[in-house]
Amino acid sequence: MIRIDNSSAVPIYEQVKDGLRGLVTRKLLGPGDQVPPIRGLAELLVVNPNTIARAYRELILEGFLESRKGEGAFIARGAVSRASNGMESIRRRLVDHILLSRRAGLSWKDVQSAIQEAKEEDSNVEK
Amino acid sequence: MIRIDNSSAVPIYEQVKDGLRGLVTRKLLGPGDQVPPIRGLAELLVVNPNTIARAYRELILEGFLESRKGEGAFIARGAVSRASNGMESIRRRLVDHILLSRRAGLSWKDVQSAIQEAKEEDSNVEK
Amino acid sequence: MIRIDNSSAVPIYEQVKDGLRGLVTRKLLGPGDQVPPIRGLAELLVVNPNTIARAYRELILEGFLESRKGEGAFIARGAVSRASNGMESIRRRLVDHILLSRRAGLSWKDVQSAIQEAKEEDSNVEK
Amino acid sequence: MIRIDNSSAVPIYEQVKDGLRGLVTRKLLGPGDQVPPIRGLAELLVVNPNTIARAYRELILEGFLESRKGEGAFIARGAVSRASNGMESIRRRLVDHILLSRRAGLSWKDVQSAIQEAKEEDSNVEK
DNA sequence: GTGGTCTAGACCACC
DNA sequence: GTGGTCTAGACCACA
Repeated sequence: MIRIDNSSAVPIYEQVKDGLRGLVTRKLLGPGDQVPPIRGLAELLVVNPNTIARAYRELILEGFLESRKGEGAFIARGAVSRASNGMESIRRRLVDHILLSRRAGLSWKDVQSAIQEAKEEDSNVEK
Repeated sequence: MIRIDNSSAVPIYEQVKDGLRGLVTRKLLGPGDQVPPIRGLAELLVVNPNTIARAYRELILEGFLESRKGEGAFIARGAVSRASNGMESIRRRLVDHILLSRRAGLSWKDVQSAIQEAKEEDSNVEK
Repeated sequence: MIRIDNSSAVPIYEQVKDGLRGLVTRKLLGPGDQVPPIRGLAELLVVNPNTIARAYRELILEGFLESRKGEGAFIARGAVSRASNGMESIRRRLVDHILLSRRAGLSWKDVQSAIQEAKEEDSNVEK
Repeated sequence: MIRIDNSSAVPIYEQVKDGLRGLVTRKLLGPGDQVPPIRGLAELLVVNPNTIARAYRELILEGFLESRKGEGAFIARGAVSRASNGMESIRRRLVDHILLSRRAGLSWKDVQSAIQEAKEEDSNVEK
């Protein structure tokens, strides 16, 4: 459900947070649904459990997740709106990345070609 | 000629490297041309000389620059093709970032709006 | 395991790089093995941590080491062949130095006596 | 008559000094003979005149060369014995280089093969 | 705890 | 003047 890019500059715990938010905005998960246990998800994504724990911790602080002792973690009631707030920060990160690439000499044509390439690769992975 | 974003997650020395590569791809600098002295560029960009020295050092290891002790640093012969290779990897990094954002739930419309926003901010900084 | 000559013209960070490569060619370290933490090795060799960090950084750029943030640095998969390539370039450097000495008028007899002297000093330092 | 290796770790001015000493030990030049003017030699070896000037200056301080105003520089009377003293420092430099290579993991077998290779290349260039 | 970045400032070598 | 190395010490990110 969530894919991790180890070689990305974006920290893994952020990718995990983004991934969970994505599942909610894409309606694959909703308020009240249980998210995988830390250890299970860590095993699934082949990352350190501490990394998952950090992602969950921050999502809980943010009010996106709720943890119930002894039961696990669940999507919180206000998660849908909070997820779209999260989307905004993801968008902003992309804007910054584009600006940096520009500063490094990338032309707008290159930027457009990058989007085209991403679209093609994206549809390839579609299920 | 080179702009630095101190608050970026991308290290300053990488921004300097990208900036120099950009000057070559934009034909503002070519093989044999001398690049600014370390201390001068450091003063210009208001960063520590060590940081510039590191950028130059890595560009030398990469074969993009050549340095002659006591004379200065110069764009190497093979720099043009290396620079375009570098551009390609910057483009590729952007593709990956877009895919990551998509997986996190960002819509293509959001991606387009991000580009639009970047374009606006980019022209603001232009002098 | 690694010996450093502070008074040598060869920079310390190069000696550290050579030393690590040597440990691999001598099979004392292999792919996947963890190398000492930067600060630990710095203390051991009585040099500044930055100097060790630079050696590690360049070995990473070279593909000889891999680092995982918060975990440590490890010998990379392709390290063995890269190490022997490195040995080859060290050997080549020695050939060039000998030729240089010859051009400067050193006789082959002098060259042999130099090796003899090196052998003696080498065994003196051995523990 | 003198060959320069730009990529060597040995500074160019030292190579020039060594080269001149070599010409004397090989009896191609003797006391009273004039050495080339700084500018001419610099042009011949394609190096900065300052570099040649430094080599000559140090050889004069050492008593190996003598300069006569308006005439040029000449091999000094005591040059032959001083040249062999110089040979000793060249030999010592070689010993140090071998020790460093050893420390970097080079085996004695590799050292011997390096000498063999140097011998072959040396005879190729012989006139 | 790990590695990574940056600053500040000193010292050396070469031209 | 140029680049190159090293130290000292601070701060951040990640596990």
